[in-house]
Amino acid sequence: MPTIQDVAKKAGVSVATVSRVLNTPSAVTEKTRQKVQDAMQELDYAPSILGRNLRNSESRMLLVLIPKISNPFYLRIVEGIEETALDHGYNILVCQTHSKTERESVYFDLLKNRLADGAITMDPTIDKDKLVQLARQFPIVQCSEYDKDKSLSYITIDSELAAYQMTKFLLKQGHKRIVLINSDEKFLYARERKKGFHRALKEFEIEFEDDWIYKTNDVTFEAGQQAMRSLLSHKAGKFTAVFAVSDVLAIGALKELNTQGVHVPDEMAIVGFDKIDFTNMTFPRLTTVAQPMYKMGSIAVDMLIKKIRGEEIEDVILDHELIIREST
Amino acid sequence: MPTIQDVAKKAGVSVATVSRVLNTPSAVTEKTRQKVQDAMQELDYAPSILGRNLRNSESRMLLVLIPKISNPFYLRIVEGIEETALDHGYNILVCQTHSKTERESVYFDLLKNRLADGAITMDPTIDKDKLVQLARQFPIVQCSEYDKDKSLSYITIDSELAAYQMTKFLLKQGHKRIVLINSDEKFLYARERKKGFHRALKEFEIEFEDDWIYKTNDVTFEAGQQAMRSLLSHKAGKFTAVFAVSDVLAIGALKELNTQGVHVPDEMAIVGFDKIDFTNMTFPRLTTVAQPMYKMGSIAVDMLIKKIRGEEIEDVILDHELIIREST
DNA sequence: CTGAAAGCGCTAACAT
DNA sequence: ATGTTAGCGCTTTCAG
Repeated sequence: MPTIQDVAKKAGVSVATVSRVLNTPSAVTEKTRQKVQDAMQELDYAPSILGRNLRNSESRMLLVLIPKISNPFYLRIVEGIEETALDHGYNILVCQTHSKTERESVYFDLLKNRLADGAITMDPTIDKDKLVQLARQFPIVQCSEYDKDKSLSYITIDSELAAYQMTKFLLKQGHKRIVLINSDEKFLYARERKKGFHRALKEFEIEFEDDWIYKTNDVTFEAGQQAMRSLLSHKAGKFTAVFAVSDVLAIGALKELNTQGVHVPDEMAIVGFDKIDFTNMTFPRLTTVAQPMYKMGSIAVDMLIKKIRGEEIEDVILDHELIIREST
Repeated sequence: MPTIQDVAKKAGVSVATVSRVLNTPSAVTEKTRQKVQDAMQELDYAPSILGRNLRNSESRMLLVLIPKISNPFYLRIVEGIEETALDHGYNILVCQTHSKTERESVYFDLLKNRLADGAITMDPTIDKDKLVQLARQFPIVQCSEYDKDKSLSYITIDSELAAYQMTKFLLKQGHKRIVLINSDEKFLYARERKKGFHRALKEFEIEFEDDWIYKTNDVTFEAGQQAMRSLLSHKAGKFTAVFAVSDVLAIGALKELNTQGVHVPDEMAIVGFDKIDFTNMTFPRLTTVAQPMYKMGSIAVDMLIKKIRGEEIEDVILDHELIIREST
């Protein structure tokens, strides 16, 4: 592989000049530029990012931490991140934490190792203090899931409000017994959505018991299916609507309803959250809360890059939208 | 951020010694090792991968080229790649080519730029000659999709055989009119699966016409749905089974059957290919061909790393499996 | 077992 | 406008 030295020699100029045609072409005569470019062409030269990175002490790499890539919700965000990062000349390192602190720590180390210039995290399972401390040293933006700490930046939606509105929608449809299929409450969004759910019930003066909430361990189709199976066997006939805090769970639950021959929406209404692509492919199509996932990823990158450049940034709360379809 | 110099100074040793405790601890006295490690601890030192990479002229990064990450098939392969790469101390750069040659070229340049030590490609849209030439310079492994060229390595399954077996299964079930929903034939797998499909029909002496094949432009749910919509409006009643060359297409098609009230499998049988997780969540569950996606990704990494080390490798063809479920 | 020093490929003062 | 040179942080001979 040819180096900048080889090019310089072949073009009969100094390495500095070669570097200039690469980085500030305007600072070089048309003629010498041509010479250098010809030499590059001939040698099939491509600058070593390794050398450049070391010299500039930057990696032009962004760390993206997600719980699991198989969750389509994160996938769409990652697409937004990738596209925008690319536009800014950054590549991304997508890492799955599996919601484990150890894993997360390992990945955050990539910042210390200068392998990434900043990080977007969607899964702050890590203890808050550690995260705050890390954020003091490195540019970090929290996306979707976040810790409320003034020293931490985030972009998200108002989960509480969205859940409140969706629950209210169900209540207005006449449902009086609504079950919430929630994920682990270590997630802020789980706590927020539960809060919104409660607020709506309270407003409609529906009395409420703890066993109306089913907690899942994983956010997977199977977990949703299992949840519904359990609910149908223990509380059949005692509820007419289900609010799953994630589409993935809702789709699993819907599958179980289909399997057991429970008609949706006549016998049971079901709603999800996120509006992943797949909610359009279920039968019937799923009512859900649309999150602007792509945009969220895209803005997260904008924020992060500003931070890397040392600019000040403000937190962002994006709008959501209720998508009413045939499952209600 | 502290450098190796800082550690050396604090520990009262040379940078070489610090480097040794990092890389060949056995070459250092227990006592000095302890001194150095204490210094590292105190400074919260982490070696700069940038410096190391430049010196070792390696990036410990693997390039992974896929058409679209939103296709769950690739997703699962990527999971296999990630896990295995990590085990070997490599990180991965997942890049979406969107099946465009320009994009692909841009990403392959990352090899020239030393940003990646090798590549796993699942979408050789690039012209073959270019790929062959590239593979002479850099370690490259083709995964799933490939070009048949002795100078190129690949890991895949026998698509032709799988399609043949699946078609035969449908024929044995008594179906005489089977439609193939195929993707763009620029993909080898599309051509291979069509070949297998044909072979089975021939064997059963079923006469065949070109309009039994529906070609989609995208491999998306929507494309599958659109395909079935078109088929039902043009050829309703003229076919009793559908073979989609990808689960994603099959799921879209199944959705349309559900929507139009066509009962599956009584009125129409439908099968897919890949066995993505979601085929378990459709109603009814989809009959499909299981590909060992995770394993494929995992082995692809093993092959690639061997190549990077300069070892010889052989091509691999993994086993597939027919998964018979309720959609047939 | 440890240290001195060269050098990986590049960029950016600084000098001309 | 171009060249010279130092140095980014690390690993690895080569001496001692």
